[in-house]
Amino acid sequence: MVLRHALLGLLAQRPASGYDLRKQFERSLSFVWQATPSQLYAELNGLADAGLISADPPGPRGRKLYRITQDGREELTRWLSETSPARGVRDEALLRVFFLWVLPDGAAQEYLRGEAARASAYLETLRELEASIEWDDSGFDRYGRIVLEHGLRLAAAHAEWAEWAAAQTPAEQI
Amino acid sequence: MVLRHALLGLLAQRPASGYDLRKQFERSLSFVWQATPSQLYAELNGLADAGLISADPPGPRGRKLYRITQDGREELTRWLSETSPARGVRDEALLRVFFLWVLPDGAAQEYLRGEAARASAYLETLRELEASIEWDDSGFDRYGRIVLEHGLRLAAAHAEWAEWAAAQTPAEQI
DNA sequence: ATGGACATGTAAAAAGTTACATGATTGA
DNA sequence: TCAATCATGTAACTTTTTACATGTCCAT
Repeated sequence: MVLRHALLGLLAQRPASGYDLRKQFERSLSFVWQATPSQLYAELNGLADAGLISADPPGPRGRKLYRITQDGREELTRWLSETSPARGVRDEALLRVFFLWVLPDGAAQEYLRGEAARASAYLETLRELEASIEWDDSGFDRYGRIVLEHGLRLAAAHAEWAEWAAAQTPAEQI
Repeated sequence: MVLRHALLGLLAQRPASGYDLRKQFERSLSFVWQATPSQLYAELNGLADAGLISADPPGPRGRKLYRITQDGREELTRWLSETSPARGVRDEALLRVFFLWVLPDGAAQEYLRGEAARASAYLETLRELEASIEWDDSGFDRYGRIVLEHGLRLAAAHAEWAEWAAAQTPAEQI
């Protein structure tokens, strides 16, 4: 039900086609929530069946413009204000750290340095993203910026942790 | 295939029953990877079928002690050294931030202050956990401590971000 | 005319969740 | 003796992933 409400949230700003939503998703929500195109199109049909969005008659290339309905807006608000977010963590990269002692000397350090490099590169990506967006004062942009700030802070903390962690591990024996 | 390798990693330390593994999981791995008991027991049977672990004949209360096999050790090492962790993010609490503009004044701030409080409480939980564990110099404990340090640093960063974010949002109109 | 972006899906398999089912042993 | 913990699962359902299928329109 999360993707469902995410799409509702995007459509609460303005009407859009599945394709539009897919692009918007990639540029924003996908940094905190992954979804595949097939999931997205399926969910749109589900949303329309439930009456939470309505579709204009198909235009060129079969494009369908979706609009949020009053029921949809109410459902979005209900979700935000009356339900709590699930808190399931699933971080495979971090899980692996528990098992790094299994590997020969040096490999753990290599893994952790790789994590640091990856986090630094991601941080750089986010900085470029921040600079490239023409932020406006819409609600979506104001809160999108807040989410981006989260990414910047957490990526920096993750990179620092990984450098620190690498320094705790044995170097390769020569 | 992640839970599979996680169980292999736990069994690489010492033999254990499904119940033992479940408890170990709760105390350590579950902070970065969730799994339900039914998943765990099913996976153990899969692992045994694949010859990666072997089960002793059932003891009292039907308890079965599992041991990692040579094939299992090789598979664990292969997984760690030859495959890359998946990087799919799914953070519902953060996703919701994108849509906070939908709510009336004050509600966004309330949500973000809740996030801050939750992160601080979690940080405290981790500190207590750190103090309560009798750390030894086993590989699992050495790297477990490194994972815990990640939790401490990231929870602190998350709490600080949430406080900052709350301060950016409009207060409730009276 | 044609390559790239536009545009929407289906089907099958894998993974994860939820609810339930069943019984044994131990310590107060 | 009886509550808590030990101990292992099954079944049904939902969600997610992966791979494929199909065709259109626009700019060069």
